[in-house]
Amino acid sequence: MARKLLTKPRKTASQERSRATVGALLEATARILVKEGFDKASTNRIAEVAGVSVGSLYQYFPGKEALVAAVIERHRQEILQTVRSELAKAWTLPVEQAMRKLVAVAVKAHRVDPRLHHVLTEQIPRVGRLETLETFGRENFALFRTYLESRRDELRVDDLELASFVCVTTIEAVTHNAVLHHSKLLTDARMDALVEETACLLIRYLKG
Amino acid sequence: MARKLLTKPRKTASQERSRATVGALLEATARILVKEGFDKASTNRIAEVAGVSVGSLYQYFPGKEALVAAVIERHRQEILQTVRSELAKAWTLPVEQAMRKLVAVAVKAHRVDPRLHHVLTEQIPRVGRLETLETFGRENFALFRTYLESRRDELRVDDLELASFVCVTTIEAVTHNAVLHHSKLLTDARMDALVEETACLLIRYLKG
DNA sequence: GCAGAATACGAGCGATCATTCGCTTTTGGT
DNA sequence: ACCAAAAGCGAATGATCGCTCGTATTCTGC
Repeated sequence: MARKLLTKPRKTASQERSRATVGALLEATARILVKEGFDKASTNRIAEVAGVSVGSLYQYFPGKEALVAAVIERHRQEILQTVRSELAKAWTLPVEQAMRKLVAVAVKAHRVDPRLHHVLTEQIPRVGRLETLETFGRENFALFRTYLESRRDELRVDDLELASFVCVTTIEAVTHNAVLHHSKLLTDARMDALVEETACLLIRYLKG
Repeated sequence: MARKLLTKPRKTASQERSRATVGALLEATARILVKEGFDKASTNRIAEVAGVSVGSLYQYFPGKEALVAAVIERHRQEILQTVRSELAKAWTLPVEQAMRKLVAVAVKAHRVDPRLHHVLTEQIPRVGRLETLETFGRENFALFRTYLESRRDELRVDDLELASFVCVTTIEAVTHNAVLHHSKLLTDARMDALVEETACLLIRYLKG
């Protein structure tokens, strides 16, 4: 019973050195995903790039999937951290400003390590624990809906469930596509135009 | 030189029997992709399900990737066939009607074998020849832009490149999400509401 | 009904990969 | 300085997979 925990702690890293190892592994995984793609990211290769042995890898991660999941979670946290405060601000803004803010924030979120985001969303098969990204979408949906309800009387639309679905999907898709597939066409100024245009789309839809 | 073609025709199926084999292989591949997922779709398993030997598989397909690519292409053609005529109609319609038509057609397209579409878009790593789906998007973009130009004087927007990008991305994302992730919430009547709502979003954006 | 072409077969090869385990090295407390 | 725990190591294992090739079966034209 307790044996399991003694022979296979599998994850707890108490000393400095081991925490560095875990960090190196995550770093190496992200690097390989970006520079060589998902299918080149074998556990042996990851360990090699991290300057660590395969055995050490399996001391802290129960398997390859968990390692990739950890990279995803780390990326998710980075996005949340750069975005949370700005999202809080938007909460009390009137619809026009809130939409601009929201789109701008979405762009910012996608610009946190875009190449990693690209691999994470388009190259990794979303199976098992690797579908964490969908949870992300749900959260956004719930938040957006709550905001719309708080501004119900300003709005033209009446089915807020439907409106939230349309809006959230649109924001995500436009920013995702813009940053990850058309980054060359959209540097700085162009990107501002895109934000304005998308916000305009949403505002005209939500308000009279 | 000609030897290559004699020893490894790799693809041309002249007799009835072989055409049936190719069909069975495509069918089996699609079935496995849907019911067991991409990573369970090994060449041996595909051949087994198709009731064919692995050797036969490699007589008509140079490799696993080509087989999957063929399934993708087949799916693409099915969509095109069920959609082409309706798209042609939309070409001459005024903006309001055209947008409704476009969204409705997009929904229809996504409803052609949704489960296969789901696997194709979300489970298959888009690398090598497997990124054919992006070409699809480009075509839609070009077509939509041309349409907007033909109606330029009716429109509120001036940067048609930008507007096309926003609109096409929105249509694709909303319909995709609706059909593939929320199919239970959106049966028939609900779906009609979604189409109307999305069309409304686009119309209000494009026109004053 | 026969010859040669087309088709089908499937055991097996080589490569890759995730994962294990017995062992060594390092660390921290005493 | 010493020892037990923690961390690290990497060759070896077993499983899977894509793919080949020599052989057997079926078809087609004559």
